[in-house]
This record gives sequence, C-alpha cells and structure tokens, in this order.
Amino acid sequence: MPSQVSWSREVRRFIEAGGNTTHAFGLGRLIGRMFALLYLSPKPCSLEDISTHLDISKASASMTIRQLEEWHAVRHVPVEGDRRDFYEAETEFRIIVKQGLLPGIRKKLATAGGQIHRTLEAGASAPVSSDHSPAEIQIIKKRLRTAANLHKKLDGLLSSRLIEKLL
Amino acid sequence: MPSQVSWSREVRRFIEAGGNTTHAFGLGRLIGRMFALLYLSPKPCSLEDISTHLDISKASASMTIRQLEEWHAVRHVPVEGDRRDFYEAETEFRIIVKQGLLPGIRKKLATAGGQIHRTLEAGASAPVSSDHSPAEIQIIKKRLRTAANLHKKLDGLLSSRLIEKLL
DNA sequence: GACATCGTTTAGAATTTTCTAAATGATGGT
DNA sequence: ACCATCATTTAGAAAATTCTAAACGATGTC
Repeated sequence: MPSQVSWSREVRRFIEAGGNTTHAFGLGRLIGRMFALLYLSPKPCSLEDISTHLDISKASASMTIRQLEEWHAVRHVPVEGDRRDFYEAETEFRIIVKQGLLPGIRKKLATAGGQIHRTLEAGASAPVSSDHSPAEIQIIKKRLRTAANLHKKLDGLLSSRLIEKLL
Repeated sequence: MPSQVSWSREVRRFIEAGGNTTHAFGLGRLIGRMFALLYLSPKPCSLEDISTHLDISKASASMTIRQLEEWHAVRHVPVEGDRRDFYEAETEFRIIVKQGLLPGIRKKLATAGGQIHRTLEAGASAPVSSDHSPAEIQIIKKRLRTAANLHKKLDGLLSSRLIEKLL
C-alpha cells in the first residue's frame, strides 16, 4: 500500500516543518519538532517514545519537554499501571498563547522598557553634554519618549483581552 | 561635571539593552545594538562611526546595516561632499513593523501553513494506516484542520490593518 | 589612468548554543 | 532492603552561529 508511505513521509515533514518554524522565530528547532510530534499523536507519548521518534537523546527530550511544559504547550498525563512520564500536546492554542507565550514576551518587553525609562531619567538630570548641542539633546529626548510610548502601547496590547478574542 | 558621565553610561546601557532585546527575540544581538545606537544619534553615522562605537569590525557593521535596511529600520542618507555611506534610524516604528517585520513574519508563517495543508492532503488520500486505528486517524485529521484554521486566522490578523491602527 | 578610500565578500577563527553520555537521584516492585 | 527502571543533572563534545581579517571590487580624486 504505497499511500501509507507518503502519509508517514508527510508526517515526518510536518515534524521538521514545526522545527523550522520555531527555529525561525528563535525558539530552537527541537521544541517545534517535539510539539509537532505530540500534536499528531492521538495517544500520550513517553520520553523514550519521543527520543526514538525524533532521534535525540533522552536528556534532550527531558529538557525540551520541560520547556514545553513551562509554555503550557504540553501536559503531563498519568497512565494506569505505568510509572513512566507520559505527555500529550495541549490542543487549545489559546491556552498556549495566553499562558505560555504572552507572559514570556511581556517579560522581555519589560526589561527593554525599564532601560528606556532609566535612560530618559538620566537625560533629565544631565541636560548638558559635551558631544551634543542643545538642539540635538532635544531630539534624543523626544526619541526616548517615543520609544517609551511604543513600549507602553505594546504592553497594553499584549495584556488586553484583544488577542484571546482573535484566537 | 559628573552627571555627564552617568548620561553616557546610561546610553551605553541603552545600546546593550537593545541588543539583549533583539537577541531575546532571536534576531541576533548586534542588530539591536546597532539600531539603538542610530536611534540615539541625532546625526547620521558612517560605517566607521558605527564600528568604532560598537567595537565591531567594519565587515560586521556592513552586513548588519544591510539587514536593518531590509527591515526598513534604517535609511541611507547622502551627505554633501562625502562619498561614504551614512545611515540614520527610521523613527516611525509603524513603518518598521508594517514594511519590515510583518512581511518577514508572514513569510515564515506561510512556510509552516503550506506544510500543514500538504499533510492534510496526504491524510485524505491515505485514509488507512497500519499504526493508527480509524478513530485515531480522525483525531489526527481534526487536529490538522485546527492547525490550518489557526494559521489562517493568524495570517489574516497580520495582514489586516488592525495592527497599524494600534501603533 | 594611477592612487587612495570606502564598502562588500569570503574563508576561517572564535564564540555561543545545542546536544549527548555518564553519573546521580528518585521511585516503585519484589 | 535491594534491585530495576526511569527522569534529571552536569561536564564536556559537537554543531551552529557570529564575527573578523584579508582580499577584492568599485568609485571618486588628483
């Protein structure tokens, strides 16, 4: 039955595409491959299932699965009479985005925003500089205020309920 | 004048924070440092200005500046009687997002979406598989349709004018 | 048209990140 | 209590990325 072959080939490609996608967004390749595998698994997978299917070590599987857990992208599910850890994918993307991704993004934004404000305050207490004319100082301050304003807007946007409505 | 010192120190920190931010989002550290430098520069910078201020080679400066140009985050500005290349930061974040970042994100999403559809189609023409029961096949197909639907929603969201209104 | 200066390319060095094997810790079964 | 089995930690190997120096090409100057 040749059609079966093309199906499993397409599944492998799906998994690799998942890896390429997360990698393209700077999240590492393994995390996407692993989520894709679990997402297409109707039944929970053990760590060894994962490491053999993805051809990685159990150590990698363990570390990556915990990253996925932090993002609420994967759930630990107990299996009757088996003390191994089994995992299944969270299929509600809304939950992954709201509880996993957005808090991480907001945290990163907060770090950046903090520095913008510190720079702005340092500029307020040091109005004269040797290598900038007064007019240039004004330009710099204006840009810092623009950046602070953008940061505020972005943070408000991410914390609003707008996003979950759209998903 | 000690306040001057703390100002320039805060500027250096601003630049490093810019680098850390882009790095956290998987874009490399240099690109953020360079944009931060140009964003706080009231007058255009030459490549050598940049490489000395950031303490990097001219080669790195050249490659990174072109990446920033692709994202419409930086503009090439001619300077009277000087054949060197000068650059200034785009201060309209709306332009950077709309013309620079969003197209790149949509392109990455399109790659992922294409594979979702291919997998879905392969599943349609290969309804029977040796390692999955019919009920499981149905679950997998449903999940693939959910993923395809999410992809469609995301792409629509990014291509709508909603985002520019929010910035 | 030769020289000087600047930007780009590229081959490979340096750094960072990712991955693994082995050791360790933990837990259930007998 | 001991053994077997599983997950985690960690130190270092492997791989990927980032950066640079040197060579090159292009362009303006004298």
